[in-house]
Amino acid sequence: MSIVMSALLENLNDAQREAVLHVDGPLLILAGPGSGKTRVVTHRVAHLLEQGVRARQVLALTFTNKAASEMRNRIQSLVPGEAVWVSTFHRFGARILREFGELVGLAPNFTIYDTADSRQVLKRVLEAEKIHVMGYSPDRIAAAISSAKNKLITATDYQARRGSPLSEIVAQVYPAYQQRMLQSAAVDFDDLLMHVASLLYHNPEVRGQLDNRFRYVLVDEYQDTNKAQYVILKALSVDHPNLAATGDPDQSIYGWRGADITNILEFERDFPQVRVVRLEQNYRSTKCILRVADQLIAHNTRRKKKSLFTDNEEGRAVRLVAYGDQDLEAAGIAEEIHAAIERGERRASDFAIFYRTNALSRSMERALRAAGVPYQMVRGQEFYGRKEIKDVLAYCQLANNPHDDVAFDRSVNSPTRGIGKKSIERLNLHAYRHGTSLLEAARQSPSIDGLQKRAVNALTSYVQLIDEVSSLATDSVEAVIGTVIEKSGYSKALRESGDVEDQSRLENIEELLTDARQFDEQSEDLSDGGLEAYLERTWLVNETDDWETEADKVTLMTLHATKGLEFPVVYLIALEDGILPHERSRDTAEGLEEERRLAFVGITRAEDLLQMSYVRMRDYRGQRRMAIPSSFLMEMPRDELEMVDARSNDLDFFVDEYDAYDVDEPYEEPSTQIDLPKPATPKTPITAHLKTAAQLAGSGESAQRARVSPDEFALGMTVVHPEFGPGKITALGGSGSARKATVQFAAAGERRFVLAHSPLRPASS
DNA sequence: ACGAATTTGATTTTT
DNA sequence: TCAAATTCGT
Repeated sequence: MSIVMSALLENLNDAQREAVLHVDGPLLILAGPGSGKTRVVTHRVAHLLEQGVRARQVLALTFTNKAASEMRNRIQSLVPGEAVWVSTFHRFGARILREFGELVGLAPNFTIYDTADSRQVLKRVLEAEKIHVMGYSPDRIAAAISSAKNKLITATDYQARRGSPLSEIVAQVYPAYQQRMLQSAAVDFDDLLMHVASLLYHNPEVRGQLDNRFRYVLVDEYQDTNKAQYVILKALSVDHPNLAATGDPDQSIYGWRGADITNILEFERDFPQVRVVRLEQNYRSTKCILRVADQLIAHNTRRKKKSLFTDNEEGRAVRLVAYGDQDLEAAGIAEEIHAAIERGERRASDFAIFYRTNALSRSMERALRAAGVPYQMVRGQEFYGRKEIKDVLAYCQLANNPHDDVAFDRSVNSPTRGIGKKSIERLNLHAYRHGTSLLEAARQSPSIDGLQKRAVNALTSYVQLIDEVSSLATDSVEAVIGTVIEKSGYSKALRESGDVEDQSRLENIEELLTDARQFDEQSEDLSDGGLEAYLERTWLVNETDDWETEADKVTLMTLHATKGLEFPVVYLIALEDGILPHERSRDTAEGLEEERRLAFVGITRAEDLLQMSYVRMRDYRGQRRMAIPSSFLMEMPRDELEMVDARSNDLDFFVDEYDAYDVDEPYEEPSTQIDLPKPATPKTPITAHLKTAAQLAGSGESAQRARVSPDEFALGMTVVHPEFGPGKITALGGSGSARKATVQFAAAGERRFVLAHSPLRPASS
């Protein structure tokens, strides 16, 4: 055994070693959280190279850019100088389509539309085709198309299902949308996979060629693959079935994007000779944390049972804290972090705060800033998604792909140059009639009827600018963007604007220039630069890649972004019903299980300390409402949790609050709403003079109402509500703390209440 | 045609 | 709450 190889096998347990040493044939690595999966995969790659496999024959596919660069770096440090191709699925798709896209009718200079751009296309198609959307939002329709694409149902294959109005709309829109995309030489994110899958399916020789090129294919997070990705992987593993999939069904959290958990659950059926390796020893978390995670995930039915264990220490108990509201939650956590740093116990980078949705980060940010704790938020799409950046890039996009109508739309009149709605309408009509692109129509603008002279002039010089930019396309990207910024008048318009916002826009544009320069410098060595490559990066790479792992800052991120990461101390906030089992996911068994996995992923990121928290009152969309602790909390081992009520030290609160709520009942908004008066609006002037809940609390009235037992209410009884005034009970149900009433108010219409939590009182008392 | 002002309306997660 | 869409005034 060579020295290099024995070094590779050092400090590996038996299962890990088995996976690392596996060379030919399919391999499935079922890797629990913290089981050293990345280490195994990267070591296996090193081992393959050691066995004489050429670096070019190895393809490693990941889901996110973050994961790709992590793996690339770690392979790099194990076997310096070896150029293994590590890529996200989408980048891989783009690369294949640049090479073979013409086989599916796609020009090699195609544009990749982000969600906003493709939504724009969809809206235009809906308009142009005069399709009755019957109340379905473009988002909803887009989601349906996306889900079809993820299942590899093409526009021509799509069949409307009887009794589904949405599917009938999709049956009309999808083909038109797809045609429009192809006309614009554009693809959306889903196309990057679907086109490749269909390409491989319809072109056996290309499939064979690629299968041969990529002898050893590795997939990370296999549980998150959808049908399209699955087909791609299988197509690359026919003649050389050396597919190594790594994954964990318990960490499948992308079902909403078409991920099909059966891909991993049935891997063994798809590849009968597969070798299955289970990595069950956890090297990350304490025993306490692991037990909580394990018990929670045990409530899922669709999974492969794993027995997680660790030799790590017992550790401190997992904490569950109830805060009064989100600001108290945020301040409490911020102060705690601040104090720990002050005491010198921890560095800021030891801490991470996870939440379900991005919106939940606000109060947390505010509190951290107030406490003077440095933090960074990991959020996708920020930079390249900014309006000014997209505007500038649109010029480049159009120069690269003259058919790109979205880029034309975006850039033609920004900065404003006198081409208004009417002129655009004319252009659109002309383009539609002649079957040309908008840019082509603009070229012919002098001969288009009904265009104002001013508009024709503006269009002519605009077209000239685009042509000039095109001619620069072989120059450095910096030069191209510099030209756009100056000659389009974009920076001039911003400079001359008095708006402070525009000042920061200007700075962002300068940052873009810097970004382009860096790209030029980097690609000089790699020799795959150029405008198109730069644009592709802006489409497929988000800022998450630049997440400063080194910086000494607290990390804030959504649960979805946490996969593959670990932190000494983790705060999991807003564990509330409707937020962590998200209200849009909790109605189906699959949805609920996926939410549970999301919680599982979050919990298992923690090494030493884990604090979970929920609040009693949360401001949501401007409204303050009662929050109910997440049902997942009840599924965790009670005696493992150290429960803290941050406001009153009333440890029973959690139990009471939870038991009072009937989980099997559908969530009833009005019943749990605390009616804080809003400023008087014309609609409800009657509320204007009423007291706030806070005033009520202070005046002792609330104490009085608390004494009214739910059983004292009867059908037909007249009751009084502090905000809505008098009303009559029209329906009653349940008993004890689950007792609910429907009340018809004279002033506010019908409302429903959980009596134990409502401020209702019988009118007579 | 443009920008300001107002209204509305919609909200998960990401490539 | 906040951003997008629409209307309104210049």
